[in-house]
This record gives sequence, C-alpha cells and structure tokens, in this order.
Amino acid sequence: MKSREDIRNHLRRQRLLADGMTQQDLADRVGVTRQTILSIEKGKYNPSVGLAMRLAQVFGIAVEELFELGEGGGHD
Amino acid sequence: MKSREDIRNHLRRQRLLADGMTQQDLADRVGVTRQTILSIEKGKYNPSVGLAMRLAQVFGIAVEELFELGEGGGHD
DNA sequence: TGCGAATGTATATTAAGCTTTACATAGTGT
DNA sequence: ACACTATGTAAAGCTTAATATACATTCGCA
Repeated sequence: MKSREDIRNHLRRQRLLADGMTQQDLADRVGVTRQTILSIEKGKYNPSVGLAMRLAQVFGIAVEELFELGEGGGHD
Repeated sequence: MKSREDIRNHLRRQRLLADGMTQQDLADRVGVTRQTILSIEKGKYNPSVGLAMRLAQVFGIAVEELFELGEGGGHD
C-alpha cells in the first residue's frame, strides 16, 4: 500500500541556508503562492517536476538534493 | 507569457538507449499506466516530482538529465 | 502594548495529473 | 491475408496539486 507518495524534502533547510529566505519570497521566485510552498514543506503534496526544478534552481542544487524518494524499494 | 509549463523530456531517447524498453515496460517499472508514459513523452503534461525521480532512477540518470525547463528565464 | 512580518491551520474551489477503456494505425512475422 | 506487438488518439472520471481567502499564533521592535 503506497497510495501516498511519501517524499521527503529539504525546503526549509535550504531556505534557512539561503539567508533566511521567507516562504513568500521563495513562492514569488518560482511563481506559486505561499500556500503551495508551505504545503510542500509540510509534505502535504508532491509538486510537479517543473516546480521542483525551479525550486532546486533557486537554491543552486539538484532536484535529488531537495527531494528524496521514500525508498520503499518497488513502486507499490 | 509562460503560463503553460513548457518542459522538454528525453524519455523516448532513454527508452531506446535502454535496449528498446517499451512504454508498457517502463510504465510497469514506475507504477503508472502506459497512457501516463505516452502523455509525458508527448509533452502533454508535467509529471509529479515523485514520478520524475522514479523514471530517472530507472535509467540511472538525474532528473535534470531527463527533464529540462524551458529556460524562459523568469516564472511567467 | 500594539503593530507588522513570518508561519501555521482550515476550508472551499479550480486546474491538472493519472486511470480506464476503447479504438485506430503501422510494422513484423507466418 | 491474418495475428501480434508497439505506438498513438480520445474521452470520461477520479484524485490531487495549486489557488484563494480568512483567521490565529509567535516574535521582534518602536
């Protein structure tokens, strides 16, 4: 049973590393609302790859450094 | 004017490099339907980062090697 | 002590990812 | 000619990402 995606992210850590960038600042830079950033940080959902890449780009890191799969082995 | 995401992908190329893996095989390995793979290949949409990472993992490459942002500069 | 800035919670609504089913076309082999 | 496999198209439906709005909390600061 793996209906929920189970993805970890280091958004908050990176924001803090980036001179304490706020959720709103980050949202503006990638073109989404603050709610979206907050929900991703809280693990409430699994963003599109486009958004994920823009986020990683803001921090100058790879997508895989910002998001991690749950490593449940298979896909189910 | 970049409301639509505009993401390029190298899914087909990678499939062919991977010994001609079929859309169905790939779909099975990442746990989605063939339609989903086809639609992504055709650029009809922008998968979730979870799926993008599983796809990249199948080919042993980074997400950024499989998907590319439109490079429109900003987010609009 | 009260204001503003940053984060969190809640809920309702819209947009888009993904599934399911069904059919159509092109290539391959017998 | 017929069957089989891989790919493409299309539409209906479900689930979830993302928006919008509103309010609550904590903190620093004038």
